[in-house]
Amino acid sequence: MGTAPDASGAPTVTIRDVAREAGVSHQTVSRVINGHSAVADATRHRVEAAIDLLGFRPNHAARELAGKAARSLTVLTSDTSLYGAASTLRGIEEAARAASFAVAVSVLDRHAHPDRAELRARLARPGEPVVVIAFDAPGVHALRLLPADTPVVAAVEHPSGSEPVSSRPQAWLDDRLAAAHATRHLLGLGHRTVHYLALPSSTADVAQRTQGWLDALRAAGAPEPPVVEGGWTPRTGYLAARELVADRSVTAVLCGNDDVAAGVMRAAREAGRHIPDDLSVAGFDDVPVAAFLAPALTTVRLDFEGLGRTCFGLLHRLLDPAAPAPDPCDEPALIVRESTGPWHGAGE
Amino acid sequence: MGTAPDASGAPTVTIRDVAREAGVSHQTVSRVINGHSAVADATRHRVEAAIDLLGFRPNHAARELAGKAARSLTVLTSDTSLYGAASTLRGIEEAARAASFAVAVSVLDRHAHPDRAELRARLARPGEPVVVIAFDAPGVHALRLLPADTPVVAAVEHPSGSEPVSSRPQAWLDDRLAAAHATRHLLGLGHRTVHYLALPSSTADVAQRTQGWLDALRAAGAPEPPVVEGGWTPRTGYLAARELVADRSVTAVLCGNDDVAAGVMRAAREAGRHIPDDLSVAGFDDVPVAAFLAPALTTVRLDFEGLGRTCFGLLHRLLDPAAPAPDPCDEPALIVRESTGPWHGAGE
DNA sequence: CGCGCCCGAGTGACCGGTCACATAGCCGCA
DNA sequence: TGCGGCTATGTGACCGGTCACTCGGGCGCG
Repeated sequence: MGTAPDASGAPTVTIRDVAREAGVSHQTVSRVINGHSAVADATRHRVEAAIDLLGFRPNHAARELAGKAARSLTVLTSDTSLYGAASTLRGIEEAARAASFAVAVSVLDRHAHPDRAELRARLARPGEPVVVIAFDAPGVHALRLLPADTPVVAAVEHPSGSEPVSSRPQAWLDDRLAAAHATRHLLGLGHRTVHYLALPSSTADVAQRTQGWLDALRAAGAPEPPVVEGGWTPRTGYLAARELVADRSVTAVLCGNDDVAAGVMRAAREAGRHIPDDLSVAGFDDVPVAAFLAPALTTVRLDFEGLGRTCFGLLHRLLDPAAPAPDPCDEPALIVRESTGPWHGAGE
Repeated sequence: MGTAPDASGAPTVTIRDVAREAGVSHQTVSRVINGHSAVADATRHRVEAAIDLLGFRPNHAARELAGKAARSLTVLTSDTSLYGAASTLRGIEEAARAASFAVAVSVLDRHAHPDRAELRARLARPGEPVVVIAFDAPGVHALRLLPADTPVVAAVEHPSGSEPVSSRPQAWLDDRLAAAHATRHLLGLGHRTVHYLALPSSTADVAQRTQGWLDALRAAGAPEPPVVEGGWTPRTGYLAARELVADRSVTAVLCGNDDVAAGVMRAAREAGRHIPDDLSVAGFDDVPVAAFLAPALTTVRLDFEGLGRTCFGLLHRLLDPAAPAPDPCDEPALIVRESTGPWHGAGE
């Protein structure tokens, strides 16, 4: 009968089995499953019935081998446990699944940068489409090393002017605007200036958040304190902030993300400073716990899932120009909570 | 020359090109790339040189089509932004990459349970190996619906006695012990009893954390308050706890995870209760921000990455009995911080 | 010295799709 | 009525590996 049970017990049914069942040629079956138009309705229905009856499922490997593009992509990211990366991944997966693409994940080491060979090995086949979540240095580095023949889209902190990164499609959130929002909010509360505790920069360029912060400072004619470099985690925020919060002239701190802000708030408490009366703290991302911290964190909500969906959309269009244009992401939104408050001057 | 550049510009080099270059047959090349023993050293070296020279990379699709098992697996999980699931995924990916398996991710909707057909569609090919992160109902549901012929390993909250879930290999952390640890700690501080704010249960059975909590309560002869059902997020913890913390006889609350605990702590503050003097709160997981909350959260650290590695190891052995046994996970470890404190009775 | 065996290597079919091309039937139109 | 062209379908090769065989030659052994 041609459909002998294989080792796992499941009978493997091929298009030729379906063809025999429907009384047509295997090619006609191929046309039906690919939605080709030149098939008579009656024939199409017969084939579809046979497919249902036999429980036929096309074999991806065979299809790919025969030259059809595989509907799959690989996401290269450096740390899936960080909120931004995890949410972006979710967005990619969601959009990809809707377009019936399979999503593979490959996690980059935060410290050991892979070389070209390793990167190629992670990609399974040459030409495998890739989305790089390049918020940090390992991601940007990987983006740089990706072979020229791979279709690549990057989620970046900001569009880079430096080659060859800029030659590939990119998506980003308006971090500059987000930072400016938050900074203006703090200045509007009466703070003389705002200190900025930055995330590790992904490139040599000035980060967009830093830029937005400077934009707002300059627009207000406020002093520009030096940027403090931190990390991604609460711990690094805590460590970096201990010095900062000991300085009573620092009255408002903008943090690279909400996790860092949590660390900063702790350092502030330990230094005997009271938030927000005595010190204002704001973050970025609006992680789920932000609203429940003590005090609840003022932050800028960033649409990472939308960013992920956009990345997939861009990649899809790269592979198939007929694919629909991706929906735009939400604009960054300042969420004012309890961790920022008015400043009435040192004398108060 | 047989290696005409394809559309993307990359010349496709096959096993036969390598064979020609090395002056051997294509089968010998196949033997070399599969590490087959019956190849003379001189021949092997010649072939390897040809592979390097030509930059040959085996074609996965062809290999799979020809009957070789694909080194890939799919992770089915319901929410990659939750710490436990994200960390488990990381562990799986890490171990899988070390064994050169590709990892695909498919995210289950928290509310809409997929049917068999949808699940099959997510799996690309019949027989695709799967790891299900089944900490919650959608995961357990998916586990139940997976076709019998797919190799499946599940990361579960606890081993289930109910068929057919139990017939598949499973890995779990010792949640019962973890809960007992935390409960004993609280009872040891002088609390008359401990209230438990549970996660949504994944099955009809009594959850292991609930069980461990009851174990400790019973061993101490403490009263057994009813379990309060909550969710996974800070918000659900906050909402569920508002009633609980209004009751002054509640002096210690164990929360299903750290996120929930953060919500509970907020509800407690709003109710005018002071942690830990007035109310003790503990969680599970030890998320990165736990140590930086106000107050720093007492919690039980769980080795989710180890769990993920174990899951992969189990799956690997399922596919290839010669694969090495996975390393054991770390035991749950109680991390005492500031959110739990002694209770001296209502009179104090 | 002759036989059989094993090692190293080669040959051709096959996996399950797709593609390019061939072909039969039907229509309209000159 | 004959012919071109279109539509619906069939035929066979091919993608790049692997598998089951075949085959030749060197060696040990009786």
